[in-house]
Amino acid sequence: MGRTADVRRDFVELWGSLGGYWGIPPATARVYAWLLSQAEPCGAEAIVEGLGMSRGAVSMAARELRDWGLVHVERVPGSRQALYRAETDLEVAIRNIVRTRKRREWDPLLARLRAWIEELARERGAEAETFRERLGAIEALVGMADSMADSFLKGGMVQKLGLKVLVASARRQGRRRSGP
Amino acid sequence: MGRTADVRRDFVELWGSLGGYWGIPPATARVYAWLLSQAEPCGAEAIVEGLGMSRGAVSMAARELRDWGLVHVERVPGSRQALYRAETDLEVAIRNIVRTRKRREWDPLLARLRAWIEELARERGAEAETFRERLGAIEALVGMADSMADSFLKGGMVQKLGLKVLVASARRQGRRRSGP
DNA sequence: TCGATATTTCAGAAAAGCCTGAAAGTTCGA
DNA sequence: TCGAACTTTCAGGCTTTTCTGAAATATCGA
Repeated sequence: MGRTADVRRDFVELWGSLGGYWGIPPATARVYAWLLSQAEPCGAEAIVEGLGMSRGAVSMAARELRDWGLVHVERVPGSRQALYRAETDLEVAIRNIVRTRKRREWDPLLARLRAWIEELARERGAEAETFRERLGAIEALVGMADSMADSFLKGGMVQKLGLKVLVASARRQGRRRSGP
Repeated sequence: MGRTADVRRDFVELWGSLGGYWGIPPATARVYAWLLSQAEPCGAEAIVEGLGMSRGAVSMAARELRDWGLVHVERVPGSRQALYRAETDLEVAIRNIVRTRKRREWDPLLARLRAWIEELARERGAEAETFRERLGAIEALVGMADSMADSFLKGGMVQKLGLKVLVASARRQGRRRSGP
């Protein structure tokens, strides 16, 4: 049991620091890692104690994770308490992350790129021409990423990438290793 | 000419703020955007004036961009000056970004995930079991991303994704739009 | 090797972003 | 509707990250 707690602590810490690479605040990533390590849904109080953070931070982290679709809130009948449960279907989790990032990053970028290209097309001179060509290449790339994301969000990409197969196979492997 | 400068300013600003989503400091992203907007390689002094940042910041941004393989430094014979040129082949740029992120993020994560899974496999109890299964699913996913990245780094992915075709087509489109 | 011209480094300032904690808001049973 | 239990909000403090500017270092021609 001590080892499980050790692994949990290390996992929470690493996951939290990795969040930085993905624009996710440390506390938010830590809460997600913590929930992933729990077999049962947890109340806010358990998270506060387990991670040593404030009540407010837990609430904000939970809200953000809900926005990302990575955590579900369950309300217990006969109580005012909310229980938080991590989304463990990674296919769903990734789909939600892709959707959110697409909306936050690519969609606005794409719109502005197109406007700028139009504007530069009206200019004369080698400088404007070169600049416009480069923006055009970026636009094409982002546009491609955008349609790949669309395709993935529709579920068409999953089979191509073999995601389901791999994840399922990992689950089997894990079960086998653990023994009876 | 005024419009070109306007577009440049807006592009630099947006690119700089978008950098945050990718773990790239604003000043670094701004320098890259600036260089993309210039037809010719630029000296440090031009960047300092164009972006209104300090000499030291330009030097640090240039170093980081070089690490990412996004900027090349050219030394002019008969002078001590360094000229900075943006990598405009997006295939190369993305390859470099993927390689760097893989090394910084996935490789360490994968190693630790495997160690944790081993450790949890020795534990008994439903809690450890569930936790281990979830880590196993994450490991499978990261492992898949890792091998996709490897495949992309070897160049095999480019055709599959049609990247080259799309980028080239965008260039043609851009040229057509601009007229003679 | 020297001096002139550039670049790089880095300690400290500035900015940005995150978390805390208390107050306000919400929900539920009675 | 009321009070208790719980959650959410947000201004302010704090940590982390980023930028500045001057000193140190490097490079080139002579």
